[in-house]
Amino acid sequence: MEYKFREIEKKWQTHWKESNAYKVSNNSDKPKYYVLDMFPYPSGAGLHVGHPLGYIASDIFARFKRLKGFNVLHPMGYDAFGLPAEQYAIEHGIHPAISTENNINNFRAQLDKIGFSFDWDREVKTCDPKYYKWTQWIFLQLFNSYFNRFTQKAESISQLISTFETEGNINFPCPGDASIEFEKDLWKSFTDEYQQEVLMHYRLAYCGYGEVNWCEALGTVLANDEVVNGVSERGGHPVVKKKLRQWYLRITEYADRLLQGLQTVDFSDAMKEMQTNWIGKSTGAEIIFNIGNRESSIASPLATSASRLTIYTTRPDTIFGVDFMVVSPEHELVKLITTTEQKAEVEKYIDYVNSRSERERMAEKKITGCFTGAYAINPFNAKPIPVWISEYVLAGYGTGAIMAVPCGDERDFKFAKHFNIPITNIIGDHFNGEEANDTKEAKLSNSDFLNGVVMKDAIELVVNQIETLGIGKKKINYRMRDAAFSRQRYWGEPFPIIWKDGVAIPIPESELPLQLPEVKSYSPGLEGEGPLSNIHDWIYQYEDADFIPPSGGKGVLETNTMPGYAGSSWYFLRYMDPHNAETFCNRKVSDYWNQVDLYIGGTEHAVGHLLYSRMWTKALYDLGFIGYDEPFKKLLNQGMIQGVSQIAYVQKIEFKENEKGEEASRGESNTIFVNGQVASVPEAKLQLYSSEVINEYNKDHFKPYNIPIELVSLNSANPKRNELNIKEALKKYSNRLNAIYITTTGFNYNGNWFIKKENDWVEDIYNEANQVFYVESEVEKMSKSKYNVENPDEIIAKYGADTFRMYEMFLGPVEQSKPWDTKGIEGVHRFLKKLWRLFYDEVKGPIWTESAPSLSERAGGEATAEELKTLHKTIKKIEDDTERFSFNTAVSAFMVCVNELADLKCNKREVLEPVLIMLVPYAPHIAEELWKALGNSNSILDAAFPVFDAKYVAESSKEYPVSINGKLRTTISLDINISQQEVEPIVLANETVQKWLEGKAPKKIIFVKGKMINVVI
RNA sequence: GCCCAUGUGGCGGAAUUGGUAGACGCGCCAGACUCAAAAUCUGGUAUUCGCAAGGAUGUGAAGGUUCGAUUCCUUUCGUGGGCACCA
Repeated sequence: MEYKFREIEKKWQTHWKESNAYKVSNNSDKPKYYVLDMFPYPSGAGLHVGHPLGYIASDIFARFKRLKGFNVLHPMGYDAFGLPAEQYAIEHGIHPAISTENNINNFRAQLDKIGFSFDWDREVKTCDPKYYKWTQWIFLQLFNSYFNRFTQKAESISQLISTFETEGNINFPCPGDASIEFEKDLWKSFTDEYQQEVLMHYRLAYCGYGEVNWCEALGTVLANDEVVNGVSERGGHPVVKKKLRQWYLRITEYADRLLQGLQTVDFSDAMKEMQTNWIGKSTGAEIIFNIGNRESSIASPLATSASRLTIYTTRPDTIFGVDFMVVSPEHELVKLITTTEQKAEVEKYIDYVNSRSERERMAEKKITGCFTGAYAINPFNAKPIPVWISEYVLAGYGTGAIMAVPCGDERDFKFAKHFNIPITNIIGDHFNGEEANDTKEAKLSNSDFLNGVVMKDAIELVVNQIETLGIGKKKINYRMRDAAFSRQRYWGEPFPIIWKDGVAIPIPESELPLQLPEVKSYSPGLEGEGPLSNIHDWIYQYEDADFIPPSGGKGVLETNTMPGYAGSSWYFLRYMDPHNAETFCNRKVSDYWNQVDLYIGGTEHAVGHLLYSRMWTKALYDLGFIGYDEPFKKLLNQGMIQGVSQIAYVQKIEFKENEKGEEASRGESNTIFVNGQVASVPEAKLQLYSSEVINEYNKDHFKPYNIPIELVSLNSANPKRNELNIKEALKKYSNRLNAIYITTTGFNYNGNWFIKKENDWVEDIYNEANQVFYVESEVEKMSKSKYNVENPDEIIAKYGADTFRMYEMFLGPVEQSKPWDTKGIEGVHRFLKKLWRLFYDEVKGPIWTESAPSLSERAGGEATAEELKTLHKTIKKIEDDTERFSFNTAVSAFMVCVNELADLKCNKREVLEPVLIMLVPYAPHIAEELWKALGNSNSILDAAFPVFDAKYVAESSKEYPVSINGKLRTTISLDINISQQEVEPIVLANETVQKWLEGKAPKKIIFVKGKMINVVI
């Protein structure tokens, strides 16, 4: 009888499905346990080997908890709205709902093959109207709430309105615009429209204006990762910033609670740190500087708010060390203060900055900036300070302006050096003139009334002085910004909002879900509006509804849709009560399941999804809909399984203006460079450079181009010299890879090689075999767009799901990222076959015996005590390793166990059966098969995890390592209970120790019981 | 640039709390079985000196703390992830 995994796995997968083995009840006497995987996005590429890593880990843990007697909720569903489906629709004319459904079916089929214990009755899909009805409903709750800073929680906006009617907003400063202040009478005098505008500044879900990446040529808004070097990734068209009306979530109001909540959850320190940094709470001061001019220390007589510059600093103590100011180039003051002489230069600089993404700006090493010609007046000593603009100051953070203190801040220091701005030293010896020193411990000098004060004490003095003088105030600042919550897209949740005369009117709950309309085209509307704006029947459908005031203009539906994270911010609640049509999740049910006990997913969600879902949970808690305000009790971050990409190069497209002011591009010319020489080629074709060529040029002019891995023969000795099969590329990927392939010696055009002969490029049919196009391997994220995806199906077909599951775990710690590699999968498969052979002999058939192992050496022989020792050692190890998510070492422990049992020729049912139970979480199919073969009638899924008994593993002696000065020299076998006093003479008598002592007495003998002995000479 | 993680044999990795570095698996070498192959089994396998016994070196690099450091500290280099519209 051999191990026929294909038959076995199919049999049990069918059986478990038919017997509803994974159905989970919301009523149980058992303790509950909730294991959740991060929502997958069902991409068209299907499941790759990276996805299941986390799912297998969570499945192992869920099954383990079930064996331990818990009622385990372990659901799966799909985060099904998203950009790729919409892009696919634009390109292929297939409705996103259809392609998404296909992708989901494909995902499901792949997941089913791996043997997961998901309760599929609880599947949720964010694009299902039955689901997004509740996403819209929660949005309305956020829309109808504000954050009460006294109670530190979300409360109803109607309460706020009554507060305004009785006391104005004196005690409730406006979070959206601090300048809005009114008393009750003034409030009552406001028009309805203005009252609504004011309320919008309070709502947790609100509408405002924000910048997007606008691509005129594509007529659409682009995601950050669709913009590369200031041009669109597709087509290479210019991209500019454009201000659009946008929805936001007022997550900043929750900043403090999001920080505090981190102390109550079991996330890794790294994760907590990332979230803390993202929130970026800092304490400092806002200081107002008047704009003056160089000669006069007196502010311009025309001083108005437009000639005052407010900066934010965390180091007000350095106020006398300010040598220049830096304002973000998009700051509204820039236009007003720039002098005529500097105007041209400033505008040129702003154009440069506009062409750059935020990330590029932050990552830029090169120091760039431009003087505005204006001076700010230091309010403490009336010193005029030059005002510069630079890309390193971002508009969205603080006030978008900083005071630069070169002696205390490295970036300011480099800026000052680069532009030859004189540096004032206020920290005496602590500043060496070579680099900035950000100490807070120095005594201040050159600092007027602060001279001699230690910096950290000066902070408070300055803040007090600023407040007394009325030129600023103490300010707590957050790096975190409100979350942009709208997308100019089709494939997302529509907002249940109608606009009429500039007022946002929520659609009544009874009208939900507000369904997406059918559309014929997914192209965007005018001026960056979403595709929905083209569907007139749809956007005007509520024009005459009775909840719309009859007078005024037309009521029109919001045409933006919600972003991907809307549906995933609360899905863990829907799994608990997925079919409820009355509410998003019954309160009794959410009280029963409570928090997610174990949440598994990648660190790439560290700040986005995890912060948003934490905020939604807090809001739902504040409003009384659920009973806890942190969604995830424990978070386990799975590493990424990376793909190995194959990289060729193309020239970067760089836009330059020619003399006529038109945009000209390089990188798509009709000349190519081969070995320092120029060849003429048709312009339209993609020009791919061999990786070998690139090493001879400046790499900055090229960017990587991913080649499908199946076209490449790998060179294991040198990963920079993998060979591309050009013929296959032209055949299989004719659209994408119909390119001119350029190597160091020639180029390939339409499948033919050309090399230089005499003075011309000639077709070379004789020398073809010598022409090789090299691509290099690079480890990066596995993704369809990088053509490096490895699919689990083939592996499962070859080795089976149990092998696949164990192999993915055996690769290494789940938290660690590693490139996918199938080396070693044979070993895991061999292990399962070896396990099988403890039960079945190929010729003899079943070989397990009913004879019981015994501790008594006389009766059963020594082997049986050994068998029990192996078993219980394994029980302890598997239990410990599984509890601490060390699945790779657990797999090793199974291997060790089976190796030992095979050596002992142990076929005893009493030993083997517990091993099978322990194996269920890891390899459920083979475990069930052998369990049933042993004659059990119930399913092994519901067996009880074996109980460890220390008496079977007790040792009477230990082989102690003996080190001399920390280096291992020998070992001595000693009684387990021996004391230091007893040890010393034995050690000193040891031959090896005597040899090293050379007759001298040791300085010290260190004895750590149960661990080691170290003799210090 | 900033934040986080990570670096150990030919390869994936182990060493859980500062205590025998390299468990387990792959690969490789040798052997058994076989007409042969597959499968399976046995032994070996960090580097280096040595016939051996036994030494020396060794956890990205350089320092430090310690009787003892892969583990703690400082500096530094490489790689991966995130940086707000991919999900």
